[in-house]
Amino acid sequence: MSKQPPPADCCVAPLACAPLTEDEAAELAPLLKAVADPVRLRLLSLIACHDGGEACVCDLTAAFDLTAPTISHHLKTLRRAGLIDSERRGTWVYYRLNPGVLERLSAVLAPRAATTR
Amino acid sequence: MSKQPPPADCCVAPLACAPLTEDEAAELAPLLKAVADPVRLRLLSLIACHDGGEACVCDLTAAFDLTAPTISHHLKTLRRAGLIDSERRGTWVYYRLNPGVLERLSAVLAPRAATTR
DNA sequence: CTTCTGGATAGATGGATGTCAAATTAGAGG
DNA sequence: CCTCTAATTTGACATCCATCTATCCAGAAG
Repeated sequence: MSKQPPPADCCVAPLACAPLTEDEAAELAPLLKAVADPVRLRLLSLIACHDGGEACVCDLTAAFDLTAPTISHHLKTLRRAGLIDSERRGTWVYYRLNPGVLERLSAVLAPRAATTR
Repeated sequence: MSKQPPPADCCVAPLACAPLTEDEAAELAPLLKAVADPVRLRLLSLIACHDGGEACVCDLTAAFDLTAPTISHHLKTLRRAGLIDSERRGTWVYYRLNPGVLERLSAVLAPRAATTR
């Protein structure tokens, strides 16, 4: 924990600004890996686009030709990466996007400092 | 090829705009997968930051504690994903970023239509 | 308490992936 | 032609990962 990342409020150090350190790369890669799957991409999109910004697992499962455990596994992967959060309300569990994480990834991949402009 | 993607000039259909179709997700995932590796992230960054926007393989290999074949393998992965291009000049091979692809990924992950804000 | 349903976990399996050592190709220069 | 160096390819190996079936946990409602 000695080396803390850049402030993160301004330039999130896009890839093309300065060479990524080994630590930065090691921190970013798992995030991107969580996103780098067609099912999880669609899950993120479905959650983000759903009414109220949240979606029930049953809604999500219905959108795929996959078994419920598989969807549950992907949701867990996204949650452990910090991309989504879950909340149980009665019988159902709702997922919503954790804002900021996706934006950070977007900023890192942007050709230049992209948060503004 | 019946369903063509959105114009791509304006809104590149970020994830949160409309639910990603199965085809869109299937096309984006391999791109992200190519980026979702700490070594490849640093390779991209090193190439992007290098003088003239290009870097020789020997320069890249020197930046890692990995063997030359391993770096070559990662470069091939990036090249097949369309993220970089290579050019041989004499004995050396130079890699440069293929602009646009990274921008597209960045735009897709952006919270909203981010190209034009 | 019992039962039903939504969702998660456990375990198994086939396929993808990162890494290396060894062999191969491509120029450059005797 | 021979040799040296830069880079890639090949083949092997260990690990990871997406998916499934079977099982388990948590509320809700009888």
